[in-house]
Amino acid sequence: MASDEAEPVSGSRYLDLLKGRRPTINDVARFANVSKKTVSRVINKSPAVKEETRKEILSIMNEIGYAPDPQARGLAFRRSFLIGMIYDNPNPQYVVNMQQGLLAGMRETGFELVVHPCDRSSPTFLADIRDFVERQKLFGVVLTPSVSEDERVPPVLDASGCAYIRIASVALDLPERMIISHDHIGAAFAGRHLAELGHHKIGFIAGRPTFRSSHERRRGLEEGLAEFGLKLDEKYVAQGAYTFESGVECGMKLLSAEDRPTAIFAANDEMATGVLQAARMTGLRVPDDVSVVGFDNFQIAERVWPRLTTIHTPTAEIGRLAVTKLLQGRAGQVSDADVGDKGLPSLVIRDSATPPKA
Amino acid sequence: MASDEAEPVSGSRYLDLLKGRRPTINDVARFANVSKKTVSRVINKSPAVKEETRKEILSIMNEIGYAPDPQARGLAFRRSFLIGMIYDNPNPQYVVNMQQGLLAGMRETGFELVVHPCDRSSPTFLADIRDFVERQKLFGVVLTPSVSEDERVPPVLDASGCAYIRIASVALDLPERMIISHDHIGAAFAGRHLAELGHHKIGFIAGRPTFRSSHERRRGLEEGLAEFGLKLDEKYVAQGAYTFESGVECGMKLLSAEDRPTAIFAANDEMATGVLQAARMTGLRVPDDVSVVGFDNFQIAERVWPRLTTIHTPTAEIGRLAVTKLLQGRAGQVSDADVGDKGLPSLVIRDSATPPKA
DNA sequence: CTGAAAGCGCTTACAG
DNA sequence: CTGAAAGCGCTTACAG
Repeated sequence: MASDEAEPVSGSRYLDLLKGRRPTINDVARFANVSKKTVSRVINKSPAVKEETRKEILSIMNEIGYAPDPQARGLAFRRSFLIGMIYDNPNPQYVVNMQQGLLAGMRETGFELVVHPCDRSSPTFLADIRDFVERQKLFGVVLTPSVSEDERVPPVLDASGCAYIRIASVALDLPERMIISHDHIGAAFAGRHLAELGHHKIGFIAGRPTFRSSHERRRGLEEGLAEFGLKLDEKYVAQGAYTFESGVECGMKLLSAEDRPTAIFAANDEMATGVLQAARMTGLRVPDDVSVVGFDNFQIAERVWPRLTTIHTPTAEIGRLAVTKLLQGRAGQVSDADVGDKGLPSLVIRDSATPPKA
Repeated sequence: MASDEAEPVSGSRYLDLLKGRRPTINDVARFANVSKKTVSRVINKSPAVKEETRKEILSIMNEIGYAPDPQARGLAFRRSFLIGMIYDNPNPQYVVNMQQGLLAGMRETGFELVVHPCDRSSPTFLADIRDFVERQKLFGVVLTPSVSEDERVPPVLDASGCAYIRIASVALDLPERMIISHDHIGAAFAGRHLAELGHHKIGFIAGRPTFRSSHERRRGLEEGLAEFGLKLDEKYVAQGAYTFESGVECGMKLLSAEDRPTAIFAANDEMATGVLQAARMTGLRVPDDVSVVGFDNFQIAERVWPRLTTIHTPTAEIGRLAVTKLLQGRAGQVSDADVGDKGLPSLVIRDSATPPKA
């Protein structure tokens, strides 16, 4: 697709023939002395065009600043050049990072990003998605957690002929339809780090149980601890909901118990921030009295005091990979997108976790 | 526009004639025994249709679940049903709140939101915008600060026949092309509040000077103080850049000076959070030794310690008004959108500002 | 390797 | 108040 449309060359021999109109495929065909079907072949990178003809047409397109009309193309193709992002994650930082990654992945492709927040608990949830993708004849959608984990969604998309990629912490679908964020690998870093610092009494605050990531992060923590012969004790586990408020609440519960943990791994930064708050309310100092580790490495982790040690997840990179995979197989697209090293979580050490004081 | 497309009625006499295809305008015309032009008139809410005919057509549309194809309509109209959000504001919370407001404003309108972050300092900034709106034949765009303040942008949009609304803290354009957030009104609350608490030595940390809001917020502060016979002293003013880091830096500068202010109004929450940090670094307690007031009332204001007293700006509501105004005059749209009470800033009192200790 | 015809699902003149 | 024709800017069969 000719998405790198240049400025029309001023003083072009063709430009005045256009009289200020945007050039169409007909103009290109006329100037190149070919049929518009041949121009169409060049647009769609068909190999069945003589190299010489192709170059001539490309040169004219460039000279007059031609770019195919996505609406007309979409109408003929019965599919638009729009990609939807369907999400229900309430964290602004996640949403923005993801959007940024998706946009990075579709740069120079001629596709545009249409955002579609939704509410999984709404009675019209599925109908809304169907209407959205069918009405716009979306080329494809990217699903982020927790919509991505809803098994009712893929059949609806398939029925509408809409391609999709699911972003999730664990494999839920065919490899070509998944980008896996491998949260357990990140959480294992947290477990190892706390064990290495010398903690034995380690608490965990889970996220909303309807999010797979919550379970993956717990699993990762347990894996990390196991490497040091440690086990997660159920009495140090609290059920949160990924919100700041739930972090405060669970933090209060764990920290005001008779036998309290010397370190807490919260399943995200929001809840870890809540633990910081709970520590203040119970008169405990972080990290001196209790260490805290979060997950996400969103901006808040650097804004709070003490700054949070946390697990970085490359949200934008994962988004970029998702779009790349979605567009895979289309002309000009690289064909093998998967989470390489850049797509994996990593440990970010700041000030909220230190060895336990005696 | 029939955007409230219902489920097709199962068991409809027409549904099997469709054989699973999505219904088109031709199907509706055939079933209603009228020309497709008449159906088109109903879609476009033309008054020149006999009421009886109109009802019959509407009923059939509803029965078979017809919704006009925006791509086909767009091709014929030479304009899409897409609305762009063009922004360069790096704050995720602002971006997400704004998107949410825009989406709220376009619900049930059949329009979709296409997001387009950009970089004002890029050499291709204007060309990118032109390509974006022309290629997609956008119906219109909403510009947020600071893109909205760039006078080079509107001519480009006008030349492309793309409607626009500029969101800014002050009038920069015709009323029908502006939504004003009235930041100075909010900042005046901050000034009054600090004066009422008894502060005399009040500091101000400005935002990036290329943002009008920074000047408006200063102006508002000065207005508020003036009501109490107070003047902003230049030695208590620091030039920030709306970032956390600049807040730390300016906070350090103001707080470590010989004669330091007893209260600081930072032009946004990010910088106010930085001041909290600076206070810790200089061994001062907030609010006991220094009061801090922010601006925005983003989530961070409730996450930090002490929780920030700040100015709430109804970003989503402003976005909703912007879209409403953009769509104004189109069939079925309310015709008078402007910032009413709900669109104005307000003071949110939390824990970071108290009377000065002797 | 290239093209003429028909069609995607709508709307705009133009008639009546 | 209603309709037949042409067109929006592309692509899909089908030929050659």
